[in-house]
Amino acid sequence: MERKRSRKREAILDCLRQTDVHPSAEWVYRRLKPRIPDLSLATVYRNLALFKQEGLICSLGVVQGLERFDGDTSPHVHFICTGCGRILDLPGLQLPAELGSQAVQITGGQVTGASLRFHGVCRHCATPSPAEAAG
Amino acid sequence: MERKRSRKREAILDCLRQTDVHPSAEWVYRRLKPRIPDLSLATVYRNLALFKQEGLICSLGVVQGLERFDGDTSPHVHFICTGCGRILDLPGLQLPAELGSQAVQITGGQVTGASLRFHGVCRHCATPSPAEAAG
DNA sequence: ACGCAAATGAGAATCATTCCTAAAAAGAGG
DNA sequence: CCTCTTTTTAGGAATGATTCTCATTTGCGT
Repeated sequence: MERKRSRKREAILDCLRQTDVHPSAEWVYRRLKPRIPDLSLATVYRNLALFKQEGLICSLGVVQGLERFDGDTSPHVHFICTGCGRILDLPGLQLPAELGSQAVQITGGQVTGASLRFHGVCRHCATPSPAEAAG
Repeated sequence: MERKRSRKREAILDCLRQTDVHPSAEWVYRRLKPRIPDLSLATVYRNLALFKQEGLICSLGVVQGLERFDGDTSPHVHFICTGCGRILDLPGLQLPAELGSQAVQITGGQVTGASLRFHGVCRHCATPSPAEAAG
């Protein structure tokens, strides 16, 4: 059961690590397709699932119907725009460690991670575009 | 565009408010079906979407392929078991208010809500069942 | 009771994701 | 470079949760 390093597999991981848009599988596929014409969407899905399982990336859950991924596995807070679905990093914000230990006590099980996210309308969606303002 | 109060619609909302399992649409359907034999799954989906939009309930996102809902809209923290998909409330835990105001500053947009969730393995899944232990 | 707007049932349609399988590529060894 | 074995992939079919459609029913003001 050794892992092989295929060109496509590495391209998918690199793609995720080189962007900050927290993309969906489809986004990764569309970005790589021009450079790798015989790439299959199934391969993207397959490898994203694999990376997630290995902890190389993490899933941010389903936003507007599409599962979104993050190549940055360090703990950080996200902001999710309910208008356009953009996901922004909120670096610098830190979750108090005591919350985690309290969670452990309450559940009596094992806590493996936490996720804090804010929802709202991003700058881009809050500002009406010229076209909309004119309409 | 008036809202009417149908028996089924109210049953769906009551169902959500009377349970703490943070159910999926299917779960609500199966629970109500015996009492309301001509209930349609589409009606459950339709009304859940409506309640969510009106702020009467909130969505906890997709867990193991199913969207999960919460009839308790007061802000509270959740624990999600990666084993069985159970969602538990962690009452008492409070998110520092300063985090929210920091988020507003960073994004420059409007923040309408926050969600904090812990992931892990619940007591039930952490303890092997007799059957599994014997196998 | 009457009439209209809103709500529903049942099944079809949608669409992201997963599965299947024959073919291609990667690595080990000579 | 060639062969052998194992892993990976393409691509299209299958899956399954959710949404849509539209004919029918229900709720409610008059």
